Amino acid sequence: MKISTKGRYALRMIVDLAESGSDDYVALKEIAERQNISKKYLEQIVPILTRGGILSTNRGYQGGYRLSRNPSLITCGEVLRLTEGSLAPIACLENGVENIDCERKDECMTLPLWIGLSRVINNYLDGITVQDIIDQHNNLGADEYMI
Amino acid sequence: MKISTKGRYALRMIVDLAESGSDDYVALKEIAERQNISKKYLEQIVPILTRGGILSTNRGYQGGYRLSRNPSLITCGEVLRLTEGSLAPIACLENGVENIDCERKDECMTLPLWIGLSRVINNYLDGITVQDIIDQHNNLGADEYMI
DNA sequence: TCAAAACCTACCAAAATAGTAGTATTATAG
DNA sequence: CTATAATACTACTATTTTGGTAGGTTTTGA
Repeated sequence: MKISTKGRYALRMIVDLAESGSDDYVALKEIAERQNISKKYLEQIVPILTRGGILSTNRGYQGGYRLSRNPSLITCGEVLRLTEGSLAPIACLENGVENIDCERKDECMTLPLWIGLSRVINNYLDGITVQDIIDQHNNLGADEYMI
Repeated sequence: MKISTKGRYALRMIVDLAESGSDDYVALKEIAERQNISKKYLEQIVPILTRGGILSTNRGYQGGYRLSRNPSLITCGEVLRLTEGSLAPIACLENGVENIDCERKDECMTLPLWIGLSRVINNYLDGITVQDIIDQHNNLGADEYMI
Protein backbone atom coordinates (compact mmCIF):
# COMPACT_ATOMS: atom_id res chain seq x y z
CA MET A 1 0.00 0.00 0.00
CA LYS A 2 2.61 2.56 -1.03
CA ILE A 3 2.62 5.56 -3.32
CA SER A 4 5.54 4.98 -5.70
CA THR A 5 8.41 7.36 -6.41
CA LYS A 6 6.69 8.16 -9.67
CA GLY A 7 3.76 9.77 -7.89
CA ARG A 8 5.85 11.36 -5.20
CA TYR A 9 8.37 12.84 -7.63
CA ALA A 10 5.59 14.14 -9.86
CA LEU A 11 4.02 15.93 -6.94
CA ARG A 12 7.32 17.39 -5.80
CA MET A 13 7.96 18.65 -9.29
CA ILE A 14 4.55 20.29 -9.55
CA VAL A 15 4.93 21.90 -6.14
CA ASP A 16 8.40 23.10 -7.12
CA LEU A 17 7.02 24.71 -10.25
CA ALA A 18 4.13 26.26 -8.36
CA GLU A 19 6.38 27.61 -5.64
CA SER A 20 8.80 29.22 -8.07
CA GLY A 21 5.80 31.12 -9.36
CA SER A 22 7.49 31.71 -12.70
CA ASP A 23 5.40 32.31 -15.79
CA ASP A 24 8.32 31.27 -17.99
CA TYR A 25 9.11 27.73 -18.93
CA VAL A 26 11.45 26.09 -16.45
CA ALA A 27 13.96 23.51 -17.67
CA LEU A 28 13.76 20.04 -16.18
CA LYS A 29 17.45 20.24 -15.38
CA GLU A 30 16.80 23.01 -12.86
CA ILE A 31 13.92 21.24 -11.18
CA ALA A 32 15.78 17.95 -11.04
CA GLU A 33 18.78 19.62 -9.41
CA ARG A 34 16.69 21.55 -6.91
CA GLN A 35 14.68 18.48 -5.95
CA ASN A 36 17.64 16.14 -6.16
CA ILE A 37 15.85 13.73 -8.47
CA SER A 38 17.38 12.03 -11.51
CA LYS A 39 16.59 14.24 -14.50
CA LYS A 40 16.45 11.20 -16.78
CA TYR A 41 13.83 9.58 -14.59
CA LEU A 42 11.77 12.76 -14.34
CA GLU A 43 11.93 12.99 -18.11
CA GLN A 44 9.97 9.79 -18.16
CA ILE A 45 7.35 10.93 -15.67
CA VAL A 46 6.71 14.35 -17.09
CA PRO A 47 4.98 13.43 -20.37
CA ILE A 48 2.23 11.80 -18.30
CA LEU A 49 1.53 15.16 -16.69
CA THR A 50 1.69 16.96 -20.02
CA ARG A 51 -0.77 14.59 -21.65
CA GLY A 52 -2.89 14.85 -18.51
CA GLY A 53 -3.26 18.58 -19.03
CA ILE A 54 -1.37 19.66 -15.93
CA LEU A 55 1.81 20.89 -17.56
CA SER A 56 2.43 22.77 -20.77
CA THR A 57 5.77 22.42 -22.42
CA ASN A 58 8.09 24.12 -24.85
CA ARG A 59 10.88 22.32 -26.63
CA GLY A 60 14.15 23.67 -27.88
CA TYR A 61 16.27 26.52 -26.63
CA GLN A 62 14.90 28.07 -23.41
CA GLY A 63 12.18 25.46 -23.40
CA GLY A 64 10.88 23.65 -20.36
CA TYR A 65 7.69 23.19 -18.39
CA ARG A 66 5.15 25.34 -16.64
CA LEU A 67 1.83 24.67 -14.95
CA SER A 68 -1.06 24.88 -17.36
CA ARG A 69 -3.39 25.98 -14.55
CA ASN A 70 -3.29 27.92 -11.32
CA PRO A 71 -1.96 25.73 -8.45
CA SER A 72 -5.22 26.24 -6.61
CA LEU A 73 -6.93 24.38 -9.44
CA ILE A 74 -4.64 21.34 -9.44
CA THR A 75 -5.50 18.69 -6.86
CA CYS A 76 -3.08 16.12 -5.48
CA GLY A 77 -5.59 13.44 -6.41
CA GLU A 78 -5.40 14.45 -10.05
CA VAL A 79 -1.60 14.37 -10.13
CA LEU A 80 -1.43 11.04 -8.33
CA ARG A 81 -4.14 9.31 -10.33
CA LEU A 82 -2.29 10.23 -13.51
CA THR A 83 1.11 9.05 -12.36
CA GLU A 84 0.05 6.05 -10.26
CA GLY A 85 -2.41 4.87 -12.88
CA SER A 86 -5.18 4.88 -10.29
CA LEU A 87 -5.64 5.32 -6.59
CA ALA A 88 -7.82 2.24 -6.18
CA PRO A 89 -6.73 0.08 -3.23
CA ILE A 90 -7.55 -3.12 -5.10
CA ALA A 91 -7.39 -3.96 -8.80
CA CYS A 92 -11.09 -4.60 -9.38
CA LEU A 93 -11.91 -0.97 -8.55
CA GLU A 94 -9.51 0.48 -11.08
CA ASN A 95 -12.25 1.38 -13.52
CA GLY A 96 -14.44 2.96 -10.90
CA VAL A 97 -17.25 1.80 -8.66
CA GLU A 98 -19.65 1.65 -11.58
CA ASN A 99 -17.48 -0.79 -13.46
CA ILE A 100 -16.23 -3.42 -11.07
CA ASP A 101 -14.10 -6.00 -12.78
CA CYS A 102 -14.61 -9.19 -10.74
CA GLU A 103 -16.88 -12.17 -11.12
CA ARG A 104 -17.16 -12.54 -7.36
CA LYS A 105 -18.47 -9.00 -6.95
CA ASP A 106 -21.96 -10.01 -5.88
CA GLU A 107 -20.88 -12.47 -3.20
CA CYS A 108 -17.80 -10.52 -2.13
CA MET A 109 -18.26 -9.63 1.53
CA THR A 110 -15.31 -7.28 1.67
CA LEU A 111 -16.13 -5.27 -1.46
CA PRO A 112 -18.06 -2.53 0.40
CA LEU A 113 -15.03 -2.03 2.62
CA TRP A 114 -12.74 -1.53 -0.37
CA ILE A 115 -15.20 0.78 -2.07
CA GLY A 116 -15.37 2.85 1.09
CA LEU A 117 -11.60 2.91 1.39
CA SER A 118 -11.25 3.98 -2.21
CA ARG A 119 -13.69 6.85 -1.64
CA VAL A 120 -11.90 7.98 1.48
CA ILE A 121 -8.52 8.06 -0.28
CA ASN A 122 -9.74 9.78 -3.42
CA ASN A 123 -11.87 12.30 -1.54
CA TYR A 124 -9.01 13.24 0.72
CA LEU A 125 -6.53 13.73 -2.10
CA ASP A 126 -9.03 15.56 -4.28
CA GLY A 127 -9.67 17.93 -1.43
CA ILE A 128 -6.11 19.18 -1.31
CA THR A 129 -4.66 21.39 -4.01
CA VAL A 130 -1.06 22.16 -4.86
CA GLN A 131 -1.65 25.66 -3.50
CA ASP A 132 -2.81 24.14 -0.19
CA ILE A 133 0.54 22.35 0.12
CA ILE A 134 2.43 25.60 -0.29
CA ASP A 135 0.16 27.49 2.13
CA GLN A 136 0.53 24.72 4.67
CA HIS A 137 4.29 24.88 4.44
CA ASN A 138 4.33 28.65 4.88
CA ASN A 139 1.82 28.91 7.69
CA LEU A 140 2.22 25.98 10.00
CA GLY A 141 4.89 24.42 12.20
CA ALA A 142 6.57 21.14 11.41
CA ASP A 143 4.34 19.12 13.73
CA GLU A 144 1.10 20.17 12.11
CA TYR A 145 -0.54 18.11 9.41
CA MET A 146 -3.40 18.30 6.99
CA ILE A 147 -6.85 17.30 8.11
CA MET B 1 -1.13 1.81 -3.97
CA LYS B 2 -2.63 -1.63 -3.67
CA ILE B 3 -3.54 -3.89 -0.78
CA SER B 4 -1.79 -7.20 -1.52
CA THR B 5 -3.40 -10.65 -1.65
CA LYS B 6 -1.86 -11.29 1.74
CA GLY B 7 -4.03 -8.65 3.39
CA ARG B 8 -7.10 -9.43 1.32
CA TYR B 9 -6.90 -13.17 1.93
CA ALA B 10 -6.32 -12.63 5.64
CA LEU B 11 -9.44 -10.50 5.86
CA ARG B 12 -11.50 -12.99 3.89
CA MET B 13 -10.35 -15.76 6.18
CA ILE B 14 -11.23 -13.81 9.32
CA VAL B 15 -14.63 -12.89 7.94
CA ASP B 16 -15.19 -16.52 6.96
CA LEU B 17 -14.40 -17.65 10.49
CA ALA B 18 -16.58 -14.97 12.00
CA GLU B 19 -19.48 -15.78 9.73
CA SER B 20 -19.39 -19.49 10.46
CA GLY B 21 -19.80 -18.50 14.10
CA SER B 22 -18.28 -21.77 15.25
CA ASP B 23 -16.66 -21.99 18.68
CA ASP B 24 -14.68 -25.04 17.58
CA TYR B 25 -11.41 -24.91 15.77
CA VAL B 26 -11.87 -24.85 12.02
CA ALA B 27 -9.25 -26.54 9.80
CA LEU B 28 -7.51 -24.36 7.24
CA LYS B 29 -8.43 -26.88 4.58
CA GLU B 30 -12.12 -26.03 4.99
CA ILE B 31 -11.58 -22.29 4.88
CA ALA B 32 -9.25 -22.49 1.90
CA GLU B 33 -11.78 -24.54 -0.03
CA ARG B 34 -14.70 -22.28 0.84
CA GLN B 35 -12.77 -19.15 -0.08
CA ASN B 36 -11.03 -20.76 -3.02
CA ILE B 37 -7.57 -19.73 -1.82
CA SER B 38 -4.44 -21.91 -1.91
CA LYS B 39 -4.24 -23.65 1.47
CA LYS B 40 -0.46 -23.66 1.31
CA TYR B 41 -0.39 -19.91 0.84
CA LEU B 42 -2.89 -19.29 3.63
CA GLU B 43 -0.74 -21.48 5.86
CA GLN B 44 1.94 -18.86 5.46
CA ILE B 45 -0.31 -15.92 6.23
CA VAL B 46 -2.06 -17.37 9.23
CA PRO B 47 0.83 -17.45 11.75
CA ILE B 48 1.01 -13.64 11.44
CA LEU B 49 -2.56 -13.43 12.67
CA THR B 50 -1.90 -15.94 15.43
CA ARG B 51 1.13 -14.05 16.69
CA GLY B 52 -0.87 -10.84 16.36
CA GLY B 53 -3.43 -12.15 18.80
CA ILE B 54 -6.34 -12.36 16.39
CA LEU B 55 -6.49 -16.13 15.99
CA SER B 56 -5.98 -18.93 18.44
CA THR B 57 -4.88 -22.25 17.10
CA ASN B 58 -4.79 -25.93 17.93
CA ARG B 59 -2.48 -28.37 16.21
CA GLY B 60 -3.00 -32.03 15.60
CA TYR B 61 -6.18 -34.04 15.08
CA GLN B 62 -9.28 -31.83 14.94
CA GLY B 63 -7.05 -28.81 15.22
CA GLY B 64 -7.47 -25.57 13.33
CA TYR B 65 -8.14 -21.91 13.98
CA ARG B 66 -10.72 -19.77 15.70
CA LEU B 67 -11.05 -16.09 16.43
CA SER B 68 -9.51 -15.17 19.74
CA ARG B 69 -11.99 -12.29 20.16
CA ASN B 70 -15.51 -11.34 19.24
CA PRO B 71 -15.69 -10.11 15.60
CA SER B 72 -17.00 -6.78 16.86
CA LEU B 73 -13.67 -6.28 18.59
CA ILE B 74 -11.49 -6.99 15.57
CA THR B 75 -10.97 -4.04 13.23
CA CYS B 76 -10.01 -4.30 9.57
CA GLY B 77 -7.16 -1.91 10.26
CA GLU B 78 -5.71 -4.30 12.79
CA VAL B 79 -5.85 -7.26 10.42
CA LEU B 80 -4.38 -5.30 7.53
CA ARG B 81 -1.61 -3.63 9.49
CA LEU B 82 -0.47 -7.05 10.66
CA THR B 83 -0.49 -8.67 7.24
CA GLU B 84 0.58 -5.70 5.12
CA GLY B 85 3.31 -4.74 7.55
CA SER B 86 1.89 -1.25 7.80
CA LEU B 87 -0.75 0.91 6.17
CA ALA B 88 1.54 3.90 5.70
CA PRO B 89 1.29 5.35 2.18
CA ILE B 90 5.01 6.15 2.10
CA ALA B 91 7.96 4.38 3.69
CA CYS B 92 9.10 7.17 6.01
CA LEU B 93 5.81 6.97 7.94
CA GLU B 94 6.10 3.28 8.65
CA ASN B 95 7.11 3.82 12.26
CA GLY B 96 4.38 6.32 12.95
CA VAL B 97 4.08 10.08 12.77
CA GLU B 98 6.19 10.49 15.91
CA ASN B 99 9.10 8.67 14.36
CA ILE B 100 9.58 9.87 10.81
CA ASP B 101 12.51 8.23 9.11
CA CYS B 102 13.77 10.81 6.61
CA GLU B 103 16.46 13.44 6.70
CA ARG B 104 14.43 15.76 4.47
CA LYS B 105 11.50 15.73 6.91
CA ASP B 106 11.87 19.36 7.94
CA GLU B 107 12.04 20.78 4.43
CA CYS B 108 9.62 18.26 2.91
CA MET B 109 6.67 20.21 1.53
CA THR B 110 4.55 17.16 0.85
CA LEU B 111 4.99 15.48 4.22
CA PRO B 112 1.84 16.99 5.77
CA LEU B 113 -0.15 15.61 2.85
CA TRP B 114 1.17 12.09 3.43
CA ILE B 115 0.60 12.30 7.16
CA GLY B 116 -2.96 13.35 6.50
CA LEU B 117 -3.46 10.55 4.00
CA SER B 118 -2.06 8.03 6.44
CA ARG B 119 -4.48 9.23 9.12
CA VAL B 120 -7.42 9.06 6.79
CA ILE B 121 -6.61 5.49 5.73
CA ASN B 122 -5.91 4.18 9.21
CA ASN B 123 -8.89 5.93 10.76
CA TYR B 124 -11.23 4.55 8.17
CA LEU B 125 -10.01 0.99 8.49
CA ASP B 126 -9.90 1.15 12.28
CA GLY B 127 -13.49 2.31 12.28
CA ILE B 128 -14.80 -0.84 10.63
CA THR B 129 -14.91 -4.15 12.46
CA VAL B 130 -15.23 -7.65 11.09
CA GLN B 131 -18.76 -7.71 12.50
CA ASP B 132 -19.56 -4.55 10.50
CA ILE B 133 -18.61 -6.36 7.32
CA ILE B 134 -21.00 -9.18 8.06
CA ASP B 135 -23.82 -6.82 9.06
CA GLN B 136 -23.29 -4.80 5.90
CA HIS B 137 -23.55 -7.90 3.77
CA ASN B 138 -26.76 -9.03 5.47
CA ASN B 139 -28.55 -5.69 5.53
CA LEU B 140 -27.75 -3.75 2.41
CA GLY B 141 -28.11 -4.01 -1.35
CA ALA B 142 -25.19 -4.56 -3.65
CA ASP B 143 -24.89 -0.90 -4.58
CA GLU B 144 -24.47 0.30 -1.04
CA TYR B 145 -21.06 0.89 0.42
CA MET B 146 -19.47 1.70 3.71
CA ILE B 147 -19.13 5.30 4.75
C1' DT C 1 24.16 26.13 -37.83
C1' DC C 2 24.91 25.19 -33.16
C1' DA C 3 23.44 24.34 -28.60
C1' DA C 4 19.96 23.52 -25.34
C1' DA C 5 16.05 21.67 -24.47
C1' DA C 6 12.11 18.08 -24.65
C1' DC C 7 10.76 13.42 -26.59
C1' DC C 8 11.03 8.54 -27.38
C1' DT C 9 12.36 3.80 -26.87
C1' DA C 10 14.90 0.16 -25.23
C1' DC C 11 17.15 -1.99 -21.75
C1' DC C 12 18.26 -3.62 -16.97
C1' DA C 13 18.96 -4.70 -11.88
C1' DA C 14 16.76 -5.21 -7.63
C1' DA C 15 12.85 -5.86 -4.89
C1' DA C 16 8.23 -7.33 -4.04
C1' DT C 17 4.49 -10.48 -4.94
C1' DA C 18 2.30 -14.68 -5.05
C1' DG C 19 2.85 -18.56 -4.65
C1' DT C 20 4.97 -24.24 -4.32
C1' DA C 21 7.23 -27.85 -2.00
C1' DG C 22 8.91 -30.51 1.51
C1' DT C 23 9.78 -31.60 6.12
C1' DA C 24 9.05 -31.27 11.15
C1' DT C 25 6.09 -31.07 14.95
C1' DT C 26 1.91 -31.79 17.65
C1' DA C 27 -2.35 -33.92 19.20
C1' DT C 28 -5.89 -37.22 19.37
C1' DA C 29 -8.36 -41.56 18.31
C1' DG C 30 -8.19 -46.16 18.36
C1' DC D 1 2.03 -47.03 20.47
C1' DT D 2 0.95 -45.94 16.06
C1' DA D 3 -1.62 -43.99 12.26
C1' DT D 4 -3.60 -39.85 10.89
C1' DA D 5 -4.86 -35.20 10.57
C1' DA D 6 -3.69 -31.07 11.50
C1' DT D 7 -0.43 -26.76 12.13
C1' DA D 8 4.57 -24.80 11.82
C1' DC D 9 8.63 -23.88 9.65
C1' DT D 10 11.95 -23.11 5.98
C1' DA D 11 13.55 -22.93 1.47
C1' DC D 12 12.90 -22.23 -3.19
C1' DT D 13 11.00 -19.97 -7.50
C1' DA D 14 8.60 -17.63 -11.35
C1' DT D 15 6.54 -13.33 -12.51
C1' DT D 16 5.67 -8.59 -12.08
C1' DT D 17 6.65 -4.06 -10.51
C1' DT D 18 9.75 -0.52 -9.33
C1' DG D 19 13.21 2.59 -10.11
C1' DG D 20 15.96 3.67 -12.65
C1' DT D 21 20.09 4.23 -16.93
C1' DA D 22 21.40 4.93 -21.79
C1' DG D 23 21.27 6.69 -26.16
C1' DG D 24 19.44 8.56 -30.01
C1' DT D 25 15.77 11.92 -32.24
C1' DT D 26 13.38 16.13 -32.77
C1' DT D 27 12.44 20.93 -31.98
C1' DT D 28 13.50 25.69 -31.22
C1' DG D 29 15.75 30.01 -30.86
C1' DA D 30 20.02 32.77 -30.83
